[in-house]
Amino acid sequence: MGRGDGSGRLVSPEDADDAGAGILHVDMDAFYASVEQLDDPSLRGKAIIIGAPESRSVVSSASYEARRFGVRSAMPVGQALRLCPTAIVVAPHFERYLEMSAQVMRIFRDVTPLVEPLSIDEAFLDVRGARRLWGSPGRIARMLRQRVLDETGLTCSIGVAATKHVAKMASTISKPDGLLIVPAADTAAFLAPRSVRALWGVGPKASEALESRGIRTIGDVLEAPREMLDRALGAAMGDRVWHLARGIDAREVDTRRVEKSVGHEETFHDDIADTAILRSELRRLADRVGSRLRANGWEASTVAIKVRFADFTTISRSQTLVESTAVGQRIGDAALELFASVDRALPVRLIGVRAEKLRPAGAAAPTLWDDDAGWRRIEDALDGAAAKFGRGAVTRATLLGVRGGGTIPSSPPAPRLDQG
DNA sequence: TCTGGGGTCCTCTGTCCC
DNA sequence: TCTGGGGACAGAGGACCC
Repeated sequence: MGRGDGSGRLVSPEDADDAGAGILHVDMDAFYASVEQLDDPSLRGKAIIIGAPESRSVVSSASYEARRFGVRSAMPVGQALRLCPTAIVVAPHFERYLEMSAQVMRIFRDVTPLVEPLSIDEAFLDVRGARRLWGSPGRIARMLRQRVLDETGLTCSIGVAATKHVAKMASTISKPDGLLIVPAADTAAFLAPRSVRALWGVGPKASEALESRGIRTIGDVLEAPREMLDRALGAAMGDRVWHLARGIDAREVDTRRVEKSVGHEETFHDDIADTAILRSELRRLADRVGSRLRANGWEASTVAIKVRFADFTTISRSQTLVESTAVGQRIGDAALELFASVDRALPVRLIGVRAEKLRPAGAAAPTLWDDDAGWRRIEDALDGAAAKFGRGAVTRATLLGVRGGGTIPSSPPAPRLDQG
């Protein structure tokens, strides 16, 4: 499978077996920091921290030179500088990162159309259909790493496995600048000794809930009764962990991911109690949300606000609009209305506006007939009426308020009236 | 030590309706 | 007319990810 270098990092030898492994997870190494070092040679080989210079900023990315001092993403910049006083703080250049990201994604799409970008610096690739053209998955991964380096000057790490989840774990373990292949037959052995924290979706809270029950490794999950997982994590999460621990992950590489919401939020330099200032901030954020919706050709039917107080307690309020919109003014109106309903005993640290339930602008609003929930409501109503009056007596037309029509179907109705 | 900003997904709760 | 169970749904909040 792989060999370590003593740091916990694991990489595969040249002749590694890749049988049954057709999913690649590619992750750029310290992406923002690497782009900055690429663009400014004076930063190369130095500890750098990407973060805004403001007092409340946190680390967005750190070079491996800084990570050696314990600097991590999401750590307050002040704390990072105490750990690594020589680190250089560099303000982020998101436009440039997006540009480099697009270049890298183009390389991936050269190899296979089955690319699922996961974030700005990582993607899943399904290369099962690319063997005849490019060779085995292991060979493709090596070629990709070389091409990314030659064409961008950046390094990446790649995990190769039979499923998305194991591929992602493998790329993490191979970092930085590594390649780790987990053949399908070795999946169980690969997973068993690792911490439950390595499972996708298991963060600090979930791992604490598991560890308090003596479940520390993925191997322990295999031994645990299913009900114990459900009790510790809830049914949905328990189910997911049970499957992932067994290497079962049916998710395909999905090239058609669509955004579900867009929003903006801002943490103030100093907490603000002044209502007029907060209202004008909400307006400004709402305008930014509206312009992003329009730029993407979307409308939203729900507006949500988020307010974080000085003591870090955070509340959210949301409202479904009568008519969906991409107009900043309307989003702002809804945001202000929601804000007026919030009890404020403390100054505000952060404020945010989000537009949810997106759909293409100008598309007809979904009707009762357009979604499964609508059909369920109709079926429920029909079932209720049939139970009361007898199945043959109630017609679909009665329910719709229209004369004529057929009888209640004995099986659920066709999923859509208007498809095809 | 003191916690960004952009998101997704899940759970819980209250309400409405049958 | 009242009551209770149950499903659907919206809203709130939290956990998690990068």
